[in-house]
Amino acid sequence: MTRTPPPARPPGRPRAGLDAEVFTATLNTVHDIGYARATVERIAAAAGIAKSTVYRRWPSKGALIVDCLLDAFGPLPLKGGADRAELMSSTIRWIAATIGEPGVGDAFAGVFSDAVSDPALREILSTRLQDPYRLALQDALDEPEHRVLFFIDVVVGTLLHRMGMTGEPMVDADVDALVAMMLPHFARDAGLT
Amino acid sequence: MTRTPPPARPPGRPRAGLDAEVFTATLNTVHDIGYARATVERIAAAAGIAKSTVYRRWPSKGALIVDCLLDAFGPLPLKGGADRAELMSSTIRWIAATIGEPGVGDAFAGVFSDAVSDPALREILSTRLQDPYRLALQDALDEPEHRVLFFIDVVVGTLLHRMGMTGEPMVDADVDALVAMMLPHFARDAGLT
DNA sequence: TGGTTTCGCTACCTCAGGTATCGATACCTA
DNA sequence: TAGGTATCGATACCTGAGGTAGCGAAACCA
Repeated sequence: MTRTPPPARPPGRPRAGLDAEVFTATLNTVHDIGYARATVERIAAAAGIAKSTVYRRWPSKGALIVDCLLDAFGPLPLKGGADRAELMSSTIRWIAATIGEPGVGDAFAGVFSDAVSDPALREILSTRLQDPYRLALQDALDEPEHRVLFFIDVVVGTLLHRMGMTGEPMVDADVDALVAMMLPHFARDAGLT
Repeated sequence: MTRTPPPARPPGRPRAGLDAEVFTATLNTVHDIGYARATVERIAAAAGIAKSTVYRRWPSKGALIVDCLLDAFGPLPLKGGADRAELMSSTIRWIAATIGEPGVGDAFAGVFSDAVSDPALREILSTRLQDPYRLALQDALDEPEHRVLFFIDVVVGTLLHRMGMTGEPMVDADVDALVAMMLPHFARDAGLT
């Protein structure tokens, strides 16, 4: 096999490593001027590329934001040797901390809002963003799908509601309260649904 | 005093009882075609009035939706003789049931989404919609402001997240789980923040 | 009956998402 | 080194929604 692997890189000009720069430009722009005013044209300008280039790489603004969020969150951080309670607690704090990073919370709340009346975007959000973390949590916590979905609804919903109503991420004391409220409900030895 | 009270009704053509019809048309339109496609022009057409009439009565689409939600929710239902747990439980179920009414959840999620990147609308949402219920709850539950705000974040955030991600209101079984999770945390005899 | 106010209609403006085209440019391969 | 290929940048354009302005008509009150 002297040939390069078939699906390695398509011929022609390779896509430069621009995605990372676009993600950075997206979060910066959203953080600076808010989600609605962060138009694709402005994001492209901040990244030093053309608007048409953005639409060549992502089918819509929502898809760009979702990929941007995937990049910001990265894989679910799983510490070895942690019990269920520690795992849930660290997961909640990880989500809260990431949403608190500049631009991330605004972008998340914004794309979530758009998805409310855009079924196609809702599909993207559900499939590309929520499902991977949901599956990882089902596995890590050994919980059925509906309980993990409920877990995500409570954590993400609460954090986004605070972000949306106040414009600021939830403070640590309230994240502590969220953890304190949720852990007993999901404890293995407690009466559950 | 044979004169009518001064601020009773201004002279000229009185505003007919159109608000209620507009609210109905708004919820119907949002329920039928979703929040984003429910343009002011379509809502006005459904109500049988002109778009300019809507903008004479409400300064923006968001303000219309907020008033519409206020009309849909009405005053916080307070049963006499209920203890704290019953009060919290019935409040959670009342919010869930109202959000589950046709159009209400979509309208709520939609206007909330718009508010994320519109500080003026966020102010309207916070002042006209959240504050009255927050104050009523502070009084009824005898809780400080920050804990009632946390309560609202969890309840409304969770319900809207489910609505936004699935397009359907939360089923009763999950509302039950929400109540079961929250009551112990807010119980008077438990360790609290 | 006349004054006051609101209504309906229409035309218009701004701006954002998204599409199409075309010449320029960078990469890969022969 | 030369040529083919695919991407990029720039620009112009379309659609649709929020919101504004102006004017004549209709309804209400005195």
